[in-house]
Amino acid sequence: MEYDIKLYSRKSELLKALAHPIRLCIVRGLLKQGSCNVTYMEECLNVSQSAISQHLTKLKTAGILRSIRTGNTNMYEVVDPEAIRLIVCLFQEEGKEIL
Amino acid sequence: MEYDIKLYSRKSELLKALAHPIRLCIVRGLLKQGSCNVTYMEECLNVSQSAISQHLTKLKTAGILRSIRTGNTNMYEVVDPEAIRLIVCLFQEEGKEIL
DNA sequence: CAAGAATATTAGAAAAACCTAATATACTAA
DNA sequence: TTAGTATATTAGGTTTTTCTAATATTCTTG
Repeated sequence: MEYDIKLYSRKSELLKALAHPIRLCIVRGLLKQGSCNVTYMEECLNVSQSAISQHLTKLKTAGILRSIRTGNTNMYEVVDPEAIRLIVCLFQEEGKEIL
Repeated sequence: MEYDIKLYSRKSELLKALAHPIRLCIVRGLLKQGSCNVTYMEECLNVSQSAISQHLTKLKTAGILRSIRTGNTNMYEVVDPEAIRLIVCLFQEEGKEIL
């Protein structure tokens, strides 16, 4: 049982960034619909604006999302292929379609 | 973006249980070698006995591991197929072997 | 039985995560 | 310029996580 601290820390950071129901829903939702702005998520998930924004910041800091500003609104999208793979894996149930 | 709280909470519980470098190492190590006792992990990972035991308890509570007592020692093994799938996915790098 | 080995449990401190409330920033439009 | 809209940031309280130190439990063996 080899303990490569760097490797396991890196991987667990990714898991930790995703390990929250709201963040999970955001990332999966973004994967399904490509991109999305903050207000939409806020209404959809029924979570306060500040909370959503903080979750988005956390996902962005982890390198999972990036944001593109167009005028007044900020669109987010998933950019980390490892996170995508993980989400797909996490939600693929035997015998059901992916995503 | 549909927020099925139960679904996302359940999935994020799984992620959270795995989202720690030591726990990740334990689970992956167990997958590689089938099963293992506590003292071995302790020496291998250079973590205190109590800490290891508490991580194991957390993994067991999450349904990821189970333990089998033989005499004085407790062998642990991975039993949750979803966790296995996830770990395999997390550590498969393009062009490298699985696990 | 007494001692030792393997493991679990508990208590408590320190750190991290998470939420709300308030405020700040940046852009748009009247 | 003034409001309004969309989003980010900050502060602070609460809860959760994680670790250490101490103790408890179970089994084995002399």
